[in-house]
Amino acid sequence: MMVRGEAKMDPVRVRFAPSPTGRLHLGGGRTALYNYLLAAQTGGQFILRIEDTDRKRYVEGAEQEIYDSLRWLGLEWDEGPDKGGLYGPYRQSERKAIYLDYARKLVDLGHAYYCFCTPERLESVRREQQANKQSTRYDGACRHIGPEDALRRVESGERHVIRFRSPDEGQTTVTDLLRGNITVENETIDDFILIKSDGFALYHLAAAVVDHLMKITHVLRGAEWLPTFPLHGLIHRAFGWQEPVWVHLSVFLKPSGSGKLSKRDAAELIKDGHSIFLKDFHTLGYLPEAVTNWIALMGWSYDDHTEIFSMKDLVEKFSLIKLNPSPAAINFSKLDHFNGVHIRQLPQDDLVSRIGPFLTRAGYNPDIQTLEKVAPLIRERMVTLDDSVDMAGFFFQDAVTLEPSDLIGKDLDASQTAVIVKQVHELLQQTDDFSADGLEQLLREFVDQSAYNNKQVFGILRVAITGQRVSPPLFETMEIVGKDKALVRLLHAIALLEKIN
RNA sequence: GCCUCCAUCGUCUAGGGGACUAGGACGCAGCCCUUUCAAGGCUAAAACCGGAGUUCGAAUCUCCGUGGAGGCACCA
Repeated sequence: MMVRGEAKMDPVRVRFAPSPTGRLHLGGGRTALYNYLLAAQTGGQFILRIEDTDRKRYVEGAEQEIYDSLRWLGLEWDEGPDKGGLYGPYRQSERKAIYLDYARKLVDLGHAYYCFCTPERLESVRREQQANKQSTRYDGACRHIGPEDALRRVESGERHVIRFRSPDEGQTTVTDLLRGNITVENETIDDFILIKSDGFALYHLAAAVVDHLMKITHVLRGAEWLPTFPLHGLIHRAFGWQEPVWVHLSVFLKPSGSGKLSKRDAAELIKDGHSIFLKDFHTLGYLPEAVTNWIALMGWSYDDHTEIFSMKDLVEKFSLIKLNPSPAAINFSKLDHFNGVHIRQLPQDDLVSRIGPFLTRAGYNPDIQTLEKVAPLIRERMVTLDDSVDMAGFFFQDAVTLEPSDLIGKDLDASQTAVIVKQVHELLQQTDDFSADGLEQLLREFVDQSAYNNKQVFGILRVAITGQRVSPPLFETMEIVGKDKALVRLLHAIALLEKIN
């Protein structure tokens, strides 16, 4: 089925190009996801490129975290640094040498020039502009140095950079798929540095050149690139290259809706069991299915009611035309909701295998047989996989530790409660049927002919058996705990109650 | 300060000039179910930023305000 306005697309070549300068976060994850979806949907290629031209900001381990995060989300790439491809290398630093040639070509074409200004001079120019409340930009001091003159200084070894020569007058119009034409006055486009004095290219040049060489057809990237978008269009045009289709994705705002997420916000979030870093979601007990579903819907929608999407659904239904250009505030309670839904949709054995590690990490020794029986009891109660620890940990303990005061039934005292537990203990000791149904019948009968009600009796038993006031359904729980353990726990409860007296 | 983008319930959003009494979801509140907690079901409250214009008709198109966001590096 095809959504209105959607045309069948030719296979795309798209790329996700993070820089290894920090941890991969939600916004990056969504950009990667949309790129992946477009490639998968059209039968094209999804390329991972590491944008590591800034060696000073390189963070050890960041590249690995990018791989891990993307793979956890299920976004496998077709070409990348670790798997190669026809258009490598896929690490920008490894293609350093080619950019200087391209920059020189731009110089020859008159679209770029050598600049010999020192960082100190630039800094003072900037300060002066700020003081005069002017916009800060390069003042063009080296623009008019003659080509021969410049070349001579370069060859003599004078420290220099190569700058883009943005047009002196007129306007530049670039086209974003979601926003239409964006027109800016050329005088507002700075003469950006293309090649640093160390010979390395800066992003603007490197990305344009490599996107062209890699035959990228669609660039889906964050909206923070919008301000330099006209420059990028200009660079492509200066080389005479065809531009890719440009799509700028809205930014993610902090949950309050004001401002984008900062390091400090990230630290606050982790206290509530949330994070903006992709890799944390796994540890926090979120399903990649849920995270994917959640971020997919921040900035994209399918129709007016469908909310739950598998990766397969997304691949099938994603469409650029339904992308939303406005910024979106992150909403963690919605993620919780999606996580619950996806947990409930998980096949039994899948759920079991995902819960296991969480219990193990918490210090339990979950055996698979018990886990298989426990899973159906807790699946519709869990928000995160980590919840399984609090909900089901008692299944994997020999004895439960409990607060004696929790044991006492509603409107009852300790001795009345003890009497009830003793009677139940006796009753259970005599029965051979420890199935949930059998227990339910037996215990309901007990309550009926006693002076107490369900709430009181079952409440007491719940605490005695599980050690908690809140637990999975009582009879099923008792069946799994088993007769031996259950009786021991009742005895233990009786002992505690008698101590209170 | 300069440049750019954005604007529907608290939040994510549907909406492509008449189908709008503005739909869905999360969250919130109430009710039902119920041995606890969930899940599930039902119900409620909740929005077109403002002003002009175009039009028979504007949430939808245009302009101006206002608000929010992003950017202004020999970072990406």
